[in-house]
Amino acid sequence: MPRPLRNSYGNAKPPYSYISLTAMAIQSSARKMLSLSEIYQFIIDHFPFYRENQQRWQNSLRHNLSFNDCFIKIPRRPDQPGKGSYWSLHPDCGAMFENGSFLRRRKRFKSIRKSYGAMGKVATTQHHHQKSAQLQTNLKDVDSESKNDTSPRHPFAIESIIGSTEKHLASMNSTESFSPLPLSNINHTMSTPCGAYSTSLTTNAVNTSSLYHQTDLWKMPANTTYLPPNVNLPVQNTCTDFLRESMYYPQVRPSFAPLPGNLCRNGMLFH
DNA sequence: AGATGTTTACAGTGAC
DNA sequence: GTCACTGTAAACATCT
Repeated sequence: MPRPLRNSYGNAKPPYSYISLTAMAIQSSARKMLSLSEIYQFIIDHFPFYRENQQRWQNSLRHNLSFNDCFIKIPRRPDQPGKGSYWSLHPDCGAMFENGSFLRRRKRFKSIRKSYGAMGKVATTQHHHQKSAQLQTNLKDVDSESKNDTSPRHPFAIESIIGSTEKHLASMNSTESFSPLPLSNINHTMSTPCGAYSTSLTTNAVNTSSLYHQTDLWKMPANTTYLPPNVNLPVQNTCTDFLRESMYYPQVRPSFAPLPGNLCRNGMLFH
């Protein structure tokens, strides 16, 4: 039986960014993906601060979901009616945070495919300038990090976040008290939250089709070959009893359709 | 209509 | 001072 998340913030604003809060919510779910309203509910349930001014922070949260590549959108299946899509975490977004602290990210996560796609666009806004600069950094980082990256790739478990933050705040001599859950390090293999996305990342097709966005998969050539959907990526992860039972593979079964035979109205694939 | 998602803009903050 | 990240607001489009 999962233990409820404990926190000691009361009505004070938690020291977590919306990205961290959203990642916590997603990671705490059994299928590693949540609808927008479920993300809202998780935050409200666990952090009383966010029971106020909901319109304000929910707008910010939606902005973060759309703007940050670490979040990926998964369309609903036709037999799962409801508003909006599901949101999950990009499989490669684990190394975003500095020294495991979730108070501030080390750098903005940028998906490789989107990055390549963005190269052809003219940067006109401040964000675009930032993205272009980040792109150059990321493109340089891709190779070195893939060769020499020993950091956990999925650090978004709640207790991982809170535990890391506890260390961070302790180092800052914070007077805020934490009640972190006990940590236990477990090495295991974890598949990615979004099979469709991760699988596409692991196919040779991506190497030659890096410009394709998730929602553009239907544009891939009909002879594109895909690896089986349950491609497991070896990662180290830290989890507790709270998440252990849900730490493994999501029940999302991706389906790939080289031809647009099962497109949603918005051009996304059913899974 | 209301919820959801995208985009632009800008100010604040911390690290370097 | 610059850069990167974050939070907020707002306009707009799309979907249920």
